[in-house]
Amino acid sequence: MEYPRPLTMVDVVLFTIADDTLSVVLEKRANAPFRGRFALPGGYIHVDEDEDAEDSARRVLAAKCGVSDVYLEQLYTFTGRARDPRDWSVTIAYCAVAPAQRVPARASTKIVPLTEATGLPFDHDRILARAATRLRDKATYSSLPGFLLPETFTYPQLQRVYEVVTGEHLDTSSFRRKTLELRMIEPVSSTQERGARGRPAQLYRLADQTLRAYQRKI
Amino acid sequence: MEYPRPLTMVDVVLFTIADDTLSVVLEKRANAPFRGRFALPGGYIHVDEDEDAEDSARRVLAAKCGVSDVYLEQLYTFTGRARDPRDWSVTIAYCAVAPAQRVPARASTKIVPLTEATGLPFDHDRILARAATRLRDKATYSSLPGFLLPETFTYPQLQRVYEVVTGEHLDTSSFRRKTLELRMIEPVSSTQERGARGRPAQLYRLADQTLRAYQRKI
DNA sequence: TGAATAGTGTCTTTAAGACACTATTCA
DNA sequence: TGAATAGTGTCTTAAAGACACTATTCA
Repeated sequence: MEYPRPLTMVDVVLFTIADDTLSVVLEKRANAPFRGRFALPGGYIHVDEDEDAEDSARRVLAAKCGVSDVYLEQLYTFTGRARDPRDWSVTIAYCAVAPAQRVPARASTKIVPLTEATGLPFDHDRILARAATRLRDKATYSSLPGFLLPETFTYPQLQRVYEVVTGEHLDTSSFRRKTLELRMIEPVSSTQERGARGRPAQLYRLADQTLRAYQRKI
Repeated sequence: MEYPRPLTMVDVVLFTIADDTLSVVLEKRANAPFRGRFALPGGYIHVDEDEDAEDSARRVLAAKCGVSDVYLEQLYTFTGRARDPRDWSVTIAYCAVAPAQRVPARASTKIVPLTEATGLPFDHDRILARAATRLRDKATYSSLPGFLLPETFTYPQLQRVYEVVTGEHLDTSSFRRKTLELRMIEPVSSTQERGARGRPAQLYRLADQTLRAYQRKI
């Protein structure tokens, strides 16, 4: 026996760092409901062209934000009768992370500081809050914030990104010790940054395109 | 513009401990596909009666396993064209944890050791694997395994549950120190277990019906 | 040389692990 | 009293934090 099927969508929380501030990409809605309002980029699952929902999320990210090949992980699935005025709905939310350079400027999108992304339509405030918690949480035990940086970066840049995401000051020495222990980054051979004031820094890249995380024991 | 909607379901991985072994509840499928085979308990979302998908999961758990008021958390959403022969499908998987006493014996269900729950239909092996990873992971930094025990329990029982879930031997002294630090349990006033050999143990209960977890810092 | 930023060494503090010890019950 | 199980104290080891120090560049 079959049942009426709920609306099924994906929504993406795309984080980036703009002006040293943790920010999120919003999209101006082209359709009802909430036409003209800014919301999380999202869209229907296209069963004819998407192999799975992660495919849908990547398609949405490419179509609506011009962003591809970024770190993407499933966040949570938000469901219920009340969250969308059209119908009982399911949205599979994804969390994406990209360096600002990879997010093109577009008329239909804007990059806003996380703290200013409130009052969004649907339950997007809740989705965003959960995504922010996930990101901050993973910043304390994984390499996730590293995906906010371009291909190569310096240690001070990496540390700064962790500080921006967690909102806390980190000690240089301890930070290096722990990232070394995780082996999350590797030096890019014999390349240094030049031209700035002070001693030029060694460049690094992420050791892995997947996440590195600590294990904790009870 | 609307798109054809995928099939939308929930599946539940219900963990329990039977004979000192981490086990999972399977249900004999009453309908096609895979009629007669054992699989994870699951079912369609009923948009007319369920407020949200967690509601659906609790309804499924009550209807198919006779289990209610248990710890339940969303695990992951499995999607795609290939995972169900009927259609492009979405299943929101939940992870549930209950003491064996609360899982009634039924003709249509069976409790099997986790290690023997393989070769399940659909992608249920994958779902189960992810659930097991989640449970074992949370056993290292949260009170989750505590929900495998009845209302009140002793310290040795609690430690045993953690050992069964993680598969590792734990030191009594360290275990007590850490659970104290988390403040996850509290003594039940002036009640002791009696009758067994040896010194009777103090009874405890979980301090909280929600999860308690450590924070680690990078 | 000194301002600026990068990077290291080391002492202190805190948490984890190991393990021997004491405590309370029953037969 | 001794077997059995519950529960504690304490020494050792490892990880985290704090912070002063050295290093390399440019003007």
